[in-house]
Amino acid sequence: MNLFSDIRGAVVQALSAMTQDGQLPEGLDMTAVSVEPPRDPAHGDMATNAAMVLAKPAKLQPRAIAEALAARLSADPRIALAEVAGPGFLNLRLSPSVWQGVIRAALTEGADFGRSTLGQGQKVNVEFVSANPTGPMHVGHTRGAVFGDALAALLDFAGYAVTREYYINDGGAQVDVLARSAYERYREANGLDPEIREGLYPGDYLIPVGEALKEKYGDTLLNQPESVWLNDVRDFATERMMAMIREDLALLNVRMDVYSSEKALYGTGKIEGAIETLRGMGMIYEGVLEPPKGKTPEDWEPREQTLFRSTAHGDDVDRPVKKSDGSWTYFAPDIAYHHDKVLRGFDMLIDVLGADHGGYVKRMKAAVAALSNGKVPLDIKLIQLVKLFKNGEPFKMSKRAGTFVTLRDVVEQAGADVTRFVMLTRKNDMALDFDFDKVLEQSKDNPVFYVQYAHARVRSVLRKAVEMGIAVGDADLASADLSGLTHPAELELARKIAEWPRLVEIAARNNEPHRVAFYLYELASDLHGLWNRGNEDTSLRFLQEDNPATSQSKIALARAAGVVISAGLGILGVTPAEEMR
RNA sequence: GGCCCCGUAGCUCAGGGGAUAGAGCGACCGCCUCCUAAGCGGUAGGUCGCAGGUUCGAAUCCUGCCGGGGUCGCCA
Repeated sequence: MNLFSDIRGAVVQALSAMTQDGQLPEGLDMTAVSVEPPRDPAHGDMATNAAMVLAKPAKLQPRAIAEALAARLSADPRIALAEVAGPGFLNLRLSPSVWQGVIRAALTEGADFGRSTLGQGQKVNVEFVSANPTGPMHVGHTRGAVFGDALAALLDFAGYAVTREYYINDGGAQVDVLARSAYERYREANGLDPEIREGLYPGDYLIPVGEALKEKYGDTLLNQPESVWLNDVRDFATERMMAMIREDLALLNVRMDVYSSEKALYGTGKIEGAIETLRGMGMIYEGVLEPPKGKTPEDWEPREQTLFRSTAHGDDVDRPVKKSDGSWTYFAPDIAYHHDKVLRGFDMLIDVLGADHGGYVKRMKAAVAALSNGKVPLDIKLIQLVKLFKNGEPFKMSKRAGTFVTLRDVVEQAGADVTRFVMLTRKNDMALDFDFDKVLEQSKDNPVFYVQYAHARVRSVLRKAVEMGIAVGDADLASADLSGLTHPAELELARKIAEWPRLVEIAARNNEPHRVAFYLYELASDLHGLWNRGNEDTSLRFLQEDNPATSQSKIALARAAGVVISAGLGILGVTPAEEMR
């Protein structure tokens, strides 16, 4: 149930009726007609801009349309009052039974309240994390992992068929570096001094890989040329790195549906196929690039190379797909990979990347536009940095010795729930400050705690109600008499609950899971506010001594809020707390 | 220099065509003999970076500047 789309439906229907009666001209475009919560609650429960939007095409005064619309809508039993205001807004006051209906819907639909059909079952692929398999995941990856996972859950809730996917960059030069680094650790495991030369990965995490290599190969790889061991060691090490990454993701409760390998694209002809497909469209050619505008690199020299005509789809320059030694650039297999995603039938693609990959956006969009004939949209979400703090002081990581703050460090200190929530309380393209002390603070100043506490309070009310012998099953509450819920503070909470389905659709349309976090904070705030009103005015307490019927209606309201908090936290991947300890 | 992102209250940030621009923190003023204080109620605080433009209406869309960050052929 989505109250806003219901009322919008009533508005559009009334407008259609006005058209039939000749009050409005035929063929008006209604898409711009919106029904929204007004900024100022004094303006009513909902407001529509219909009269202002239609005034010009209908060649009528906005207020005249609004008056006529108001007259029609007043006949709707759900609408208690419709009044024209300002430049032509139509403010609607809904009857109390509407809010009672919302509470019943939340209790009846439970975890599915707010679920939308917006996506209409379209297949969406969300590619995220995609960290190189050369070491443990660090803080930056953590934010991308949390964002991608929550976005996927949000889109699922909004009616899309979502696939969570990880692209393993196991085909480039960096995994050779990994292999050489692991080989040195293998030598170390055999009692030799490792030579961790400049450019190799120095981290301790490769020591167990070296030992495992010794276990598998004994000393047979010692004193052998690289050509003998490189492939085996590379495969072995990347497999170990991926196992480690999967464990890291599991710590954050992130689960992928599909792992795709870059390396697996080689030798299948998929890269050649994708490139030839583009060549057939005239999108691939041999040519010489202009030097970058402005500052020309020192070592720049004109060179003929194989180029992708990304400028045809809005990029600034065409992009090379082959290196000078004839091998593919990173871009080529990535084109093939995205081609593969298109061929697998996805209606929409989303890539979640670090902000340092911003320069990559236009060419990848160009490639997908070309390969799908413009039919499959690709949205690329860039994730900004996470700056770590401890007690207000920047948290320094020592780059020396290859140690950096890992995902595991963060989760072990802050916990998965806190890490996830905090990382989702900022828009993806804003830098995020993460203070280890502040995020663990148990006070209302900490949004994580604040929302968790709201849910715990609802659970607490339910537990106490049971002790009082009140039936508090969702079915019991849904069938309770809710007509006593008329106090402004109670209606405000109901109003906020009614906004949930609308919020889900807005967040999903924009691929912005942070909106869920902010909404939950507001909902928690309304619940806490109502709770606190009980200090002054005992008639507002959820539990009323010696009045089970009234208690039941108030508990229904609290429980409805709890249902939404639980569902929202579910999308964010955060466990709703039963109690605070 | 080209491209991308950011610039909103003292601070951290929401809002991304609608009405008088919001929240939290901080500041200031009140409030626990008691029934829900890991607190609560209230007040002050803004040229939405600047300047043009589009629109009935711009913090929001467009253009140009200013400031901060990222990125810039054979790394991924």
